[in-house]
Amino acid sequence: MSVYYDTKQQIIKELKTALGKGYSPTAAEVESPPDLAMGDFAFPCFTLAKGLKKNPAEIAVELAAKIEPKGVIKKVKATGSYVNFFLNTEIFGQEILNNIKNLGTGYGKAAEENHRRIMVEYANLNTHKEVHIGHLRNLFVGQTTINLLRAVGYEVIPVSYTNDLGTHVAKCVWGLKKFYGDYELNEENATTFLGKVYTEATQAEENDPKVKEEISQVFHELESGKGESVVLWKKTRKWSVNDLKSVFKELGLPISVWYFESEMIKPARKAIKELEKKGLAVKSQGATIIDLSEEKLGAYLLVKSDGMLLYAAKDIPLAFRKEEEYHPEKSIYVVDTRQSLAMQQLFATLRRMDFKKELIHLSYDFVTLKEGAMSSRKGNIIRYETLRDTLIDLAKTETQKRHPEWKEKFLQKTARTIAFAALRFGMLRQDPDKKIVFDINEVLSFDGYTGPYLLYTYARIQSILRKAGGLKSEIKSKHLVTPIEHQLLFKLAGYPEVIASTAHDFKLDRLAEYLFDLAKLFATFYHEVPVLQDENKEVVAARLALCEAVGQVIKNGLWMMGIETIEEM
RNA sequence: GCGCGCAUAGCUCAACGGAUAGAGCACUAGUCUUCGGAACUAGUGAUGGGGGUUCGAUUCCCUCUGCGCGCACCA
Repeated sequence: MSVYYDTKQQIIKELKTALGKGYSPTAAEVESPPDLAMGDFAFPCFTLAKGLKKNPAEIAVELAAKIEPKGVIKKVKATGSYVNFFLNTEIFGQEILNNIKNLGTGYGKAAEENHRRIMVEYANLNTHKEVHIGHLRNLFVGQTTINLLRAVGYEVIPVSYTNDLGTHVAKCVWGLKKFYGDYELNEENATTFLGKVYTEATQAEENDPKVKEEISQVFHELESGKGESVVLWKKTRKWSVNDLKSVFKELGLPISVWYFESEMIKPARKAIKELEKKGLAVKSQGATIIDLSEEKLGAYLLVKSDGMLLYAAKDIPLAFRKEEEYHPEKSIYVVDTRQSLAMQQLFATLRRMDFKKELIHLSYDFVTLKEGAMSSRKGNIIRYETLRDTLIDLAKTETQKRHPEWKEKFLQKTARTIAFAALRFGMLRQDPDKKIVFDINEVLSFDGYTGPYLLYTYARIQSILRKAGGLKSEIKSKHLVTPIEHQLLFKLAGYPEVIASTAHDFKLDRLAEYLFDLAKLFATFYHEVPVLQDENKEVVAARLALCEAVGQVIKNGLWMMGIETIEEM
């Protein structure tokens, strides 16, 4: 599978032999010491000590004495209560560098597909509203999750469920009819305009209770598909969907299937009728609910007392439609944590309807501002396009300082890549379970733990490779003898395991952290060990091979996060 | 009120129950006849309070305090 994995297995095997039948160590027990000077792998003896009622330090000494170093294991040493294993850098390094070179962009991915199909629903945006930075987290988390699942061998079907017919749309259409004439409607900047109308309508509704009824009227018309509101809806919906699609395209989001909320109205009505027949759905205070108090999930509201369907009602037929069309083994919903209760209610309802497939709510916390939560109702959102353009401008200024001779087109392209790297890395470097307090200054900083830093590391590596001229790299790990080279080799070997574990628990920040650590190590190497200056050509060739490998892994890892690398910046 | 989550350095974040609690930003002092300074080296500086479980707790349990989110007609 990988050098890292194989070596770990070998250590487990040696431990087993030394321990006899009494104890069988697991892969999780073989850990990394805090400092590589202590060893490359460590086995703690505490659990063992408990069973044997002996001092763990004594056990460590005895165990270390029993294991003969051979092959990739160079030395075994007891330190405190740990048995530490030192690897033969030459053998280990040779294997890892060959591995990376042979696999290239495939390094870190599973060798073959496991033929298991997963559906990932994400990018569930609203039409008639603007894309803001909060949505970006959903898009990036979803995209990275899809890439990771594919990397470990799943067949992934990415789907976007677009909300093109909810209360927000009714509000917008009401506002259009009330405040604007046909002549004012324009496809140009449609989303910005529609977003503005939505905010105006919301404010009107708050000031006048009569407006609420009128909006409800519009919603009725839209749901039934008849009346003049429908014409207006169809027209603006098309503009809005086009705008969404162009944003998704710009971000390179993988989406194989599009579902729309408007398609789910009829099936939802049908499903509710059946639920009522079975006694699962009941009337309560004029609304239709599913009583989930047995599961301690309260009341799941499907239909409002004015007869209009709620978002939740349409999720039910959607689940069945996905099953019918794609029969995935499991379904992942990438949805904001604030909807946790609603997701649990949906899952509980589906289970009551004998829906058997595994359902997972991949939740992430939301993006907020220092002043408080963003909301398009309040109109205090930071739009995606605004942030993007600010970032590109900054990246352009910075790049121009360094390369005044570059042509405009190339400059622009480079600046875009840097800007998107900053944006994506900024959103993905944090544990998805934690709220992001968005700070524009932090995102605009290209120093330290950022996307541009990683791009910079990559560009530097490419620069060295270019300067090497005719000198070709050659994998000869016997020339990679300094401690920092050893650390780099070991770090490179750990990459496949990072991919595998991240694809398993979706703690996406671990991938970002790994890449940054790798880049930091490379920076140390860069300053301590001159690559091209060494007199021995073989040493230079070996170091070039190490540079290539680091570049490859950075490229592969960033690709997972949707970040492109560049040769110069 | 009930439920879920969070609390680590001045700020933003790390740490499968394990060895000396790590980074980035900011600040201070350095590195430079530079394989690209969007860099590197070093310094200052932290686990909200109180109990408990454990050989060992930032991590698990209880409790207090503070904050966020959700809890019937928004999504």
